[in-house]
Amino acid sequence: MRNTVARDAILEIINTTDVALSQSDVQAKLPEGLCNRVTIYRVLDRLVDEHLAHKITNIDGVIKYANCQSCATNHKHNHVHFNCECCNTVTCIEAVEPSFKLPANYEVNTVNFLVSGICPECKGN
Amino acid sequence: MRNTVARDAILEIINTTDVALSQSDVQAKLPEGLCNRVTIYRVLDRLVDEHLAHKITNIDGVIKYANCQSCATNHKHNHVHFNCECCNTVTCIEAVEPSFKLPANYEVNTVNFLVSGICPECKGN
DNA sequence: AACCCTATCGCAACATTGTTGCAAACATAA
DNA sequence: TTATGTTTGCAACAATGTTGCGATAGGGTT
Ligand SMILES: [Mn+2]
Ligand SMILES: [Mn+2]
Ligand SMILES: [Zn+2]
Ligand SMILES: [Zn+2]
Repeated sequence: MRNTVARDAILEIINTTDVALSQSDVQAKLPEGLCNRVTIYRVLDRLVDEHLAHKITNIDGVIKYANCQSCATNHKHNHVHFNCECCNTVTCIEAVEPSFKLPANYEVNTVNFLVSGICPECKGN
Repeated sequence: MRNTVARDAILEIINTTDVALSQSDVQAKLPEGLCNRVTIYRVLDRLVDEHLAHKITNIDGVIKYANCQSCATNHKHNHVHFNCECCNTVTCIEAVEPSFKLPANYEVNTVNFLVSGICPECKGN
């Protein structure tokens, strides 16, 4: 895993943003022309492999990435993600891990729990 | 809401299939050339409006549709959907409604709870 | 500091999914 | 049968994501 200009810049963005970001969100935050569109996709995937970020599939099918808070031990992300239909952001709600019980013999690998609605900030206005 | 050849055929497919279907899944099941690709998208959306189907965003971002079981009263679909990474199907698990509690002031409109892993059939082999 | 190896990148091309505008076709009610 | 508004086909487009391959550059070694 090499430290490249693109990787450093993208990781910095992911770590200093409190909402989940798509490839195009990241591109918009990067200095114009810092790297190619494809590189952003590849770096984001790499960050997931390196356990520095996790993926969220939004309600509209667009994939977003957010930094990992405490994945040193287990790289699980069973918390809720909230999509605000007003400000169009996806937020990790780390505190909320939904409980559910599948019938026998289902092997669970990953969970994508997305709740869509209006966030407190948008509601306040 | 008119009864058209396309609508009838697509509704029949949705109602007689026990897994959720994407536009391309539906197209594969329709007689060749019964209707245009765009029509399938439009009919599926119409079926959702008519409360005859519900949408599921799969882990890969592709939108799938499944028939509604008992939405006469409230058109809620808070149950779990399971994506099998082996047989590549998405199944409604109507019996399982996860419980979760968001912080105050979040207004919830829709829920997309997707669990990905290996289904019992695929595990049995 | 120069060299090497290979991970990473840029580019161009492609695939898939989904959307839109508009004229033609069709379902249904009058 | 005719009128009306819904639905459809088509073509064009948009957005997101992927792939192959030659070029670039990170970082370890000498
Ligand atoms: Mn998260
Ligand atoms: Mn369902
Ligand atoms: Zn908001
Ligand atoms: Zn399976």
